[in-house]
Amino acid sequence: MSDSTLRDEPRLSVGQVAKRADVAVSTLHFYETKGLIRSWRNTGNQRRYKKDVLRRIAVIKAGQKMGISLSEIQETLGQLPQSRTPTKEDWANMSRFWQAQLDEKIAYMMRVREMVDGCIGCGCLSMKSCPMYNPDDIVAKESNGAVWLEQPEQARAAKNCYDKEN
Amino acid sequence: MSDSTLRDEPRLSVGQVAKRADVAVSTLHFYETKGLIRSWRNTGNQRRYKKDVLRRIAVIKAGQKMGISLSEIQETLGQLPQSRTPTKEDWANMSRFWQAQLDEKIAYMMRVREMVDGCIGCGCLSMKSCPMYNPDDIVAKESNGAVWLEQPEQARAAKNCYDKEN
DNA sequence: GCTTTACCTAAACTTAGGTTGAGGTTTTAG
DNA sequence: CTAAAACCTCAACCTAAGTTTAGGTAAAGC
Repeated sequence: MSDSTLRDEPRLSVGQVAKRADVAVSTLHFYETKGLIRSWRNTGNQRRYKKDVLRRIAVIKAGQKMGISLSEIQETLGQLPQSRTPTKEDWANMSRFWQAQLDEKIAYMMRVREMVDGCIGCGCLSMKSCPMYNPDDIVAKESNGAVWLEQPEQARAAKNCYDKEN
Repeated sequence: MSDSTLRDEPRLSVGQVAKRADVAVSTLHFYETKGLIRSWRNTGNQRRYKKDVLRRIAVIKAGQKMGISLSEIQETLGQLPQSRTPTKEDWANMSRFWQAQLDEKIAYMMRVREMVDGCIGCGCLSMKSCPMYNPDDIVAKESNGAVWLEQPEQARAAKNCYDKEN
């Protein structure tokens, strides 16, 4: 069955795929080297694709829109048994997984936004005591880690910018 | 006054700046080639920085946290008269400018999220008719531009994924 | 005064996500 | 049958934001 499927299906050339998926031919070659898509060769050594490559490319593009790197996309796609065409179920799983990352990114940006917002009010970037301006002096001294914005409460703290010296 | 200021101010070496700003020395060299910061040389050709370089680096880092590219940061910093130290006012202006971009990015990601959300429900990525799955067939045929998600209503449209064929 | 540390420049290297070009083969249209 | 269009591989190139390395100079500590 799987063999006859392979034989019977109409195959697409690289140019046709490129056109229908709206990517460059070179991109398809590139994706293939990265193991994101797969092709078979005809007798003249030209690539032939199963139609489901379009689905995979769509998944890749969707992932990229979400800011997911190709290697992460590859991992996710790679979890499908044997480079199978993603089904409705697969897609639902992938999108749920990616959505979590998307949520994180959005949350992160909102924390940044909040922080900037707080700092516009007090103009504290020019002050020694601002946590945004001078993370070293403040963050280090209060020994709460090197990286700002990793935790929501730090963004909230930034709202209380104060202006001790300078 | 400005001249005496230059003479009298204590100057920082590249190592001191690197340590206080928590960046690598090579990064400071790099920023200098990009025109983001500025240095003077001592008699032995070593870099000496005015203390306000720390402010500029803080601004650069803040911008980067917001996902602003160095060249955009450079443009914004470059609008300050003569590489001046950013003041409270300058910072407020910059952050307002960047905040707008941040808002756009957040809005964009929320649109992506909404779209993915809608598409989880219907599993339409596997269908020919899904606008997310097959932007060419849909977007092109309805001639509403090449780029998805640029407009909010497109994300809303994605919620109505339908499943005509396949 | 000597040794170690810090600093200098210039160029090459890194990762991600591709694009471009050269030189050669296959397929398709007339 | 022939010419054009499409395809092939491999290698080099591109941007961003730096880092690393090599070979050499300056400054600081004892």
